[in-house]
Amino acid sequence: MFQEVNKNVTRYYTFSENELNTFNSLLKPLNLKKKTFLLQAGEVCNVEAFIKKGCLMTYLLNEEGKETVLYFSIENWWVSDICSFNDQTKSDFYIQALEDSELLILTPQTKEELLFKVPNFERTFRLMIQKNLGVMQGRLHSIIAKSAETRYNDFLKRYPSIPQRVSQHHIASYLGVTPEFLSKIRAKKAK
Amino acid sequence: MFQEVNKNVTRYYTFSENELNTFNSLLKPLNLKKKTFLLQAGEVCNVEAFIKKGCLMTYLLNEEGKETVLYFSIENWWVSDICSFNDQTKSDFYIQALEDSELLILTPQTKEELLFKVPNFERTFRLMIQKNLGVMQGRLHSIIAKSAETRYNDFLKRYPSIPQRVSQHHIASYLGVTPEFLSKIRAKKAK
DNA sequence: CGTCTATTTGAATGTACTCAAAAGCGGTGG
DNA sequence: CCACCGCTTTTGAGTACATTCAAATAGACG
Repeated sequence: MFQEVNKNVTRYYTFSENELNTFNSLLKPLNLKKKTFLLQAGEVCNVEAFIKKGCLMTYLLNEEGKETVLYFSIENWWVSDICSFNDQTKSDFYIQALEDSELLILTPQTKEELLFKVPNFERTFRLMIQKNLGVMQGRLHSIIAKSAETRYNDFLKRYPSIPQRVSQHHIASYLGVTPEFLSKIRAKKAK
Repeated sequence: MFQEVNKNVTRYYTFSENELNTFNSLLKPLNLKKKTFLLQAGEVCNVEAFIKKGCLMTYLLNEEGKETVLYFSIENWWVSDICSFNDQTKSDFYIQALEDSELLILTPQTKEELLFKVPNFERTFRLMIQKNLGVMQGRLHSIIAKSAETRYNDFLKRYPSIPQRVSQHHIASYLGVTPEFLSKIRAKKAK
């Protein structure tokens, strides 16, 4: 049940068995059916979720209804709108299951309790966000400095399992191009 | 000397006078002349710097020498390559002073000492990075979903003091357009 | 005042978008 | 088992936003 999540948090700091037990006792399982939402824009995000199984995406809609995918999240990643979660402000994000998914969640209450009982988790969460920030810096660079074709190739190399699980429509949005144009990039690669 | 930085860290948690004294005793002043570097690509980032006065930019160069500005940083902000700092890995970034700047810096050693002596700083650093992540998410969204003209207007609204201090060349790079095209956007606005 | 750099302007070009239609693909029911 | 439906992906033509390159102009600094 908790094997994967324990392995995940132990990447940053070696917790004792006792500390891990405390951690595990505060996690709640949550199953999400495909196409259902973990969070919708306008709501406050009340979960920080570890993905045991499944695949989700985090996206926003602008005024004209155009979708922008910020993240795909799969097994052994965490997913949340951490800003909304932390400040208890309304989120701009939609977090939607792309497959039936099994999550383990923390709420603001259980997270506080965890940090109180095992203060070293504070560092773990900091390091997790730091990694995430590094990823976002890389994405911003790639979208500013690289062509759509290069971004697509980099994406395939970095996340080879995602394209098999996610529609091209969503990948295009993640890359910041239209589905039609992504299709043309693929056609060009094929020959 | 420490008034601004103490106000800055107190936004997230109310430290005691004692704790702030410990914090201040670990900060080292560093003055940077305009155009000099706090960090260059290939080096390990050994500073987390609070800006008392001045203006810096963080950018990367790609293979062809094209510059991408990730951040402008001014008074009362922190600047660092936090990933390089934390993992002690080589950075891809250049951090350069755009004006003569007065910084207060933490090193990996003094930061560890601070976290050891005042563990509540762990949370403060986490929240600072969280805010930063929120900013980056917003930028990624705007560059994917909005036109260059809109991005420029949003930038002016959000950071009205920056354009007066920074060349258009750099602003263009921050917005992800060429300097020539930014100039055309400005010409269009003017009439 | 002259030099160096930053900004503007213009023309030609390219990358990516829009809209429309066709083709492909997976699931469902007869 | 295959025919049909709905959804995703592909293809194509026309267009728009942004880039490149070159040259002119403006501004900053010694």
